[in-house]
Amino acid sequence: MAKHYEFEEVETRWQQRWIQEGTYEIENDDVRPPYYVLSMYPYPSGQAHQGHIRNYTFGDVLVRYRTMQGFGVLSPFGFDSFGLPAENAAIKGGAHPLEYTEARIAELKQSVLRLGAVYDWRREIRSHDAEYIRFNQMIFTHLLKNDLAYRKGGLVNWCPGCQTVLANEQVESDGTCERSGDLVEKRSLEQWFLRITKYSDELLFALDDLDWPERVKTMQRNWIGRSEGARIRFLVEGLPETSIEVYTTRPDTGFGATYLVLAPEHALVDLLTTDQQRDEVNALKALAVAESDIERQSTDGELAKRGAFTGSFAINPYNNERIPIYLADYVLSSYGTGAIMAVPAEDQRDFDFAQIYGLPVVRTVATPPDFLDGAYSGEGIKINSGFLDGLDVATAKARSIEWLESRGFGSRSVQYRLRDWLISRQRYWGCPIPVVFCEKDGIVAVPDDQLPVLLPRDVQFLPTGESPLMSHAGFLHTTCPTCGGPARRETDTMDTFVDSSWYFLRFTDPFNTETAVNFEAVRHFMPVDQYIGGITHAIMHLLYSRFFTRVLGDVGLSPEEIREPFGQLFCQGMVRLGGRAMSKSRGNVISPDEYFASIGADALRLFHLFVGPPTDDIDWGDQTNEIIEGCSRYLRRVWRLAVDGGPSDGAAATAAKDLDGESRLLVRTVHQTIMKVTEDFDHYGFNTAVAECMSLTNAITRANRIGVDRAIVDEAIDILLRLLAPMVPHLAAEAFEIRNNAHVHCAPWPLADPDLAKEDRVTMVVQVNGKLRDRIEVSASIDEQEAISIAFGSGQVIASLAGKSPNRVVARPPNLVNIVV
RNA sequence: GCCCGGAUGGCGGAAUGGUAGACGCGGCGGCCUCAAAAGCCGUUGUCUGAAAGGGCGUGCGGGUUCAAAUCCCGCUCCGGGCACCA
Repeated sequence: MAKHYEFEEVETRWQQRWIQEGTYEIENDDVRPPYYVLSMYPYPSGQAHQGHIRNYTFGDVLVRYRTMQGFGVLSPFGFDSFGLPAENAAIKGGAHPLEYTEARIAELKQSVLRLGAVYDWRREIRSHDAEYIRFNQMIFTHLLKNDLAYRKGGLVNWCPGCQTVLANEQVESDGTCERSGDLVEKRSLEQWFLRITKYSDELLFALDDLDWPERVKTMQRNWIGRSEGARIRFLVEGLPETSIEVYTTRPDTGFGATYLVLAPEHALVDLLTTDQQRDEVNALKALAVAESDIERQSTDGELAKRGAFTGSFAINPYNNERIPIYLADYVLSSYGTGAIMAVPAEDQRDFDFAQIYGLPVVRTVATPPDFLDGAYSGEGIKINSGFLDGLDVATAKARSIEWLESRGFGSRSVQYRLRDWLISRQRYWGCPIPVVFCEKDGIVAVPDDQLPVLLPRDVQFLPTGESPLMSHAGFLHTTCPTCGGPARRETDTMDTFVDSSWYFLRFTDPFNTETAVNFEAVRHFMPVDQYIGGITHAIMHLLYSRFFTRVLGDVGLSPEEIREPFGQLFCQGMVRLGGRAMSKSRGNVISPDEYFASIGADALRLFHLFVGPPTDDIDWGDQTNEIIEGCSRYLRRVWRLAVDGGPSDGAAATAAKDLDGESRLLVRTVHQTIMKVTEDFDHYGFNTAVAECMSLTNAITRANRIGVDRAIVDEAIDILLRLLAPMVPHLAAEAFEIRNNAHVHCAPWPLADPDLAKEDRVTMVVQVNGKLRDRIEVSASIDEQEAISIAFGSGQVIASLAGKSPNRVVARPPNLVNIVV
């Protein structure tokens, strides 16, 4: 009997060895075909929880699997180390964000190392490092020069909890902050934006060719929100110089436009409002300002109080009818032109409004016979529409646009929901925006040779809601790089999503001190072959990264031909406890440490791989510890099987032998398992890969017991260890080394021999009227006639037929015969 | 409201038109042991039966097919995303 498996000693020893031997370090001139596996770099929140473990286990399996397959795998790791929690901790009287963050990084890194996940640690990136800040800022100033970054005033989202403005993407649909949950307010501020909308179409259309989960692509499509329609100009009665432009996706319904509606913030409101209507209009404007976004977008509010007549009239260009101009809070100034033509017959919201205000309804599409009442937005034949009558909706849309364009009343127009990305944050712990404000020269970018602009250490963290940089004289007051005169430094820092929008490019050559991105290295490794992370990043991080990859190419900072950063995206499920996602901020964390100590990293990894499909959420429940214990028990079995018999005698055993009986059976199982596990790894089928390995283990145990040739069994065990190596790397490495004096992670991935995997006898199912009546062992090579005659020879079948003659016989040799009577 | 998932034993799950429940957890029985732990062997959807066997069975109701967890139609429930976006 070999000694008990000392997982703690073995695991830590191999972890050191992989680092010392540089097993997973890769050079950029490596001759193997490149392969880039990346798990989203984490915000360092301290010790890992089970969500991290799950994530990094999946990534590590792929790194080790692809390495064994002969790829030169790039597997880097880093930390998204700027962010609010560190600063909030400082305000609450904790350590300086720098020390706080570096302590959390050390904790998380410790967990990841102890898990046995392998990375090229030479390439580690931390977004708060001076070198990363420098290139982040250089990217910003290049965007500024290319008019892709700009400063603009206007209403922005302000989170009172986070004490900073937010990007649209960071506001939930209920109007709350995605981080703090506070109700987001509107504030009028001048802020920095990145021109992501310039890429709307490219970001949208390129989704079609991406090998990403469909739901992520759908979410991005919805977020970009492209709609095609027309802008139409309505003349205003009595004001010959004035016209109102509306945007509509239904230019075919113009003959049914019986009134216009403007957003309360619309620039023409005051001009259009008659004295008689002024009080009513002002009341509505006041209401719209006071309302939160939730109230404003709610469908519950009483419509009667949410609209107001301006007293003015416009002329419908389709039919020259005089139609009233209203205001309503539900029309948004930020979308389209901030004004709509209302077609109550074909839009439910317009219909409801028309009912309240007694406005006419004119149908322009024939409704189906079973249609009752209300707005009808479906397909149909145009009616009451002059030159459009008799056309279908799609044709009428196109014809309307031609008609509008020929008369100068409008034109084709595409609208997007996507807004430019607001990146200013009024916080300390982020990358400073590298500009100064000079009275003489205005906004001046800090030149490349003066970067980085670093955060001063000696600031005061006070709960004032103002960035500590505002009150740091040494930081604030500077000189203008252009004229040398006095200037004020920008005190806003960048959204941390900027940091994470290009780190994957930097990983290809983080040693480069000349430029942010090394073109040659990017061309070698990009795009990321397998990107792994949570679905929570479906919009923000993944959209911004797609934008950055393009924009860096277009401003000459990265190869222009690399448009998409992530070839294949894999979104793992969440780990839940008590019905909620496990996370430190929610305080429902199960630490991996107790498992590292009690059963080891391999057993915990195996649990995460085995418990269910990796895309599914898992609930940490009552039975979880028993399942983990089962994984540990399985590994002890593998260990005994592998180590008890001494060194392996299995080299090329199958090649030298004529196989029959139980030996043949075992060899067949081995080769079938290789095929299935390989297939599973290629499609993230980790749970079934584990199950296949367990089945093979059972088969080897049985073969051992009944005395199958030692060399055959040894070969099977060695292949089992190679299949297990990506999943349980420590145990596989130790056992393989004891048996073969070789490093399993440097061994090639086993190849299946299809001939050896082939079944020669199979179980044929015989059904009568589709019901299972017998199972018969047959040769795999039987033909249809043989299958049928064997089926009719079955006693069970004869009894079931009870003398009746069959109507029809369906044979699928060698698996099935179905007799229909 | 719209869109996308999902529902299978006591539990996690497997099977994507051809043996439902692989693999594991839990349970039950046995071996080993003074005993326990560890380990090993067997068994385990459900009803019926002494057994052989038979009936039923993949959320519900229909349909297609020789054959449906799987495909189609109509529901129910659960999860997620989007939502006065004109």
